[in-house]
Amino acid sequence: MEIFNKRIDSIGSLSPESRNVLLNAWESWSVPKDHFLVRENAIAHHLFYIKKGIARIYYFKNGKEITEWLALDNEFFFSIISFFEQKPSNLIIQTIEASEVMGIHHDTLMALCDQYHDIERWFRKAITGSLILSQYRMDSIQFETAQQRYEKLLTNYPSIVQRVPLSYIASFLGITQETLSRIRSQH
Amino acid sequence: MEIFNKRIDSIGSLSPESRNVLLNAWESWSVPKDHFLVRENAIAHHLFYIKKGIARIYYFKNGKEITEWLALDNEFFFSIISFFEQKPSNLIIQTIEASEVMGIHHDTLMALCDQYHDIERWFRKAITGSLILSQYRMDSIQFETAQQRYEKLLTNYPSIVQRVPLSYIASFLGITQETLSRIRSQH
DNA sequence: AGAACAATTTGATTATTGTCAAAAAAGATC
DNA sequence: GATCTTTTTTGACAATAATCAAATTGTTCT
Repeated sequence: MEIFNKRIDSIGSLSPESRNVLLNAWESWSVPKDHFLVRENAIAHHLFYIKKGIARIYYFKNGKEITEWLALDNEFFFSIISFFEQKPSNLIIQTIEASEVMGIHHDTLMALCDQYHDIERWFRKAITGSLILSQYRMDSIQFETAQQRYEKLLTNYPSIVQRVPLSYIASFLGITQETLSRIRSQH
Repeated sequence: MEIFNKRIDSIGSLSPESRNVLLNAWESWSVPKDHFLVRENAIAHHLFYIKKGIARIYYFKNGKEITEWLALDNEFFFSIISFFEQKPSNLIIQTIEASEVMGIHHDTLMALCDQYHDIERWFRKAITGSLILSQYRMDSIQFETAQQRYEKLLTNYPSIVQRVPLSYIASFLGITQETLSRIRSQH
């Protein structure tokens, strides 16, 4: 619970009342491995935070699963387009380990944004953070080789290799699993 | 001016007062071709809107210019990381045609966000739009061939080919100019 | 128009990654 | 522990795009 509060605070400051209201708006779940947090063609009702475990965000393209994101411990994650536009999307979110997940409902968050100006600002800053991350990732995909991207991933998330199947990591990096296997075999 | 107001309104609704205040906070400039809107290692003070003309957002990587974005008529654009974090960045913004540009200063916008809750909400929605666009672009880069990306660009911005040098388009698409020239030669 | 410069195209070659197929290794089940 | 299943690795080959170099075309300026 401590780390979660710190993560919330690190995004932006809130008045004691707003902070309290926001913190209490989150639900908590303990879910098993392979549990669906968002199903295919469903509307994403929640913005999630993963306290412990791993969630995989993926979709099907030409019959193949494409992993778009892997959320490890203490990260926020959500199905961006479905959540904001409240329409069904082909993005699926599923745990790949038994996980402890927190979530805030879209309508709850929007109501809080309406009611408290500083929560609106906090959320604006949270989205800004996502946008910046998205920019960095785009540059990485466009201008780095598969090998460089893999090495960067190893540096940033050393535990990912032990915990996530190779095929998921490969499609997250935008390469085939054969290519990743070959990168890996040369140390 | 009409189109600009409509673009503002399309992002999110505002009270008459807030709308008025926001609209009046923008400055207008007529700038020649090759004019710098943000120089290298400078802080991006403005969020821009291009009324007429084209702006190119680019940076240097290993001595080569990489075009990250091309903003055509009636688009918002800015140096995301520098603007939000108010720190120098290697992103350069430069017009490539004589252009009419509008801009709002970071401090002005932040002050308005502080003062008016609905402007804060408007801005939150604007950023959300950027984030969604960024997601789409990432998928495009990761999972489409250079040819597909070029054809999509032609469909969405048919005038871009007449107005933007090939080398800029190529690096925007994440390919070399030779590759683009070859794609182009086969219709 | 002609010179000087910039932008684009073409050619030959190399590097990277994808595709398809099969083998090997690791994990799960009874 | 032997069998079945899934995951990962390896191999051969094809496709895509990058690199380097040169030729061609287009633009600008006097």
